[in-house]
Amino acid sequence: MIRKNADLLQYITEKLLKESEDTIIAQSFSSGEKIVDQKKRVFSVYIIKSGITKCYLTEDNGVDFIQEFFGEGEIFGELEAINGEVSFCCIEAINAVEVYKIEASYFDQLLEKDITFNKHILKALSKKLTYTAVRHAYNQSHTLEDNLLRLIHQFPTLIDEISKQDIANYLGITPRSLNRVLSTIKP
Amino acid sequence: MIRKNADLLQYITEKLLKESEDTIIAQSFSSGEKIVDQKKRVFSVYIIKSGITKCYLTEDNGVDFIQEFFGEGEIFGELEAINGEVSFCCIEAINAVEVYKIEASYFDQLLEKDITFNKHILKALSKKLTYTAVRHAYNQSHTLEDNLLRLIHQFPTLIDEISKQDIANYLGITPRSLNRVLSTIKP
DNA sequence: CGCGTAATTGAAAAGTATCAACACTGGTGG
DNA sequence: CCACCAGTGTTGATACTTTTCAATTACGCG
Repeated sequence: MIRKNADLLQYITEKLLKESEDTIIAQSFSSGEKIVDQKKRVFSVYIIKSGITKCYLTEDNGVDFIQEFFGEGEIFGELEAINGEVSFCCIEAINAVEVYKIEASYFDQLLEKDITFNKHILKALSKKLTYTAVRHAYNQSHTLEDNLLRLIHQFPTLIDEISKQDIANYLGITPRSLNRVLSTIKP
Repeated sequence: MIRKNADLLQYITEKLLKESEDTIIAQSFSSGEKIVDQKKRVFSVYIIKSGITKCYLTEDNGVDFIQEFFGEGEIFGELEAINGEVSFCCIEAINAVEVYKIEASYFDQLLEKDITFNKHILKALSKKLTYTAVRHAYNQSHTLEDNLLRLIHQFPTLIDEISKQDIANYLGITPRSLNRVLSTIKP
């Protein structure tokens, strides 16, 4: 499912209007570009203005696993800014993507001085955590068919927007299995 | 794996000494008791002083899936306090458990007024999220044998402390499969 | 048209669940 | 002291699900 965070996007947009400094800058990426790379240091926090990215890990055995698809208002790089570790996942643009980029040091300042911003981040983190936990519990406890039906129900147009390979990587299965199950539930 | 958070426990312990009010109170639970129930409102935030709890979801098909085992210093109930939703999981004592209990309203106050506490929570959330994401990516991308070896490597005494059924629920498999794989890697 | 990428499919192999039967353990009461 | 019981763990046989792998088709674009 493609995650969104309208509240955060609105807050950042308004914030940008008030502070005309260059602490928050816009940046563009085209399809296939990596915005954040795995196991590298991250110096900025990003909030998506438009477009879709995938957040995925490449495992030691070469398998890609997609954590989430990020849409408008979703934030990334914040985990690395908060705990100072290298990124554990890779963020890649799926189509044309525009982001707001915040320097990590300024992000820290905002967390300390702007209570509303702080609350937005706390909420964003807790929503991400809830979503991740619930999704994985469902994934592990249900059949492939249930998982696919749930995905289609939550986001009917996903199959048109995202490649089969990516959907398979999101569900943690092979494209072959995806096709087999799709053919059993479609007709 | 059993998660811990020494920093947070230390901070709360010190905080408790300074403020001798009844805003943070100690509470005990015995093995099998539910501390937080699924899909219920939560009015407090808990930090584990001693003992082990399991954090699990019961799915609509009756399957239990264990998210994490919580040890000393781990916090729960904070997600519900932050976003105001009902609990999505159940917290149950595995052995004798002592916790510090913080009223949700006081927790909110602390977040606003105590910057250090706020940072502790931000770090706790981001660590939980990183851990959850990495674990599930690994789980979905590797064989059962790899998952089990990883678990044993991370926490060698787990099998002695926790029931087979719980370990199976943690890995998202049946006890039968757990036994089969155990017998292939042990001798 | 021809090329590269993505999508599709079949058949065999590997992995996992299901289910029922059996073993082990500690506690209880006759 | 033994029989019984409940909970937990173990195991084998079978059915089902998913992966693997290779071959084939479909599609977009210079």
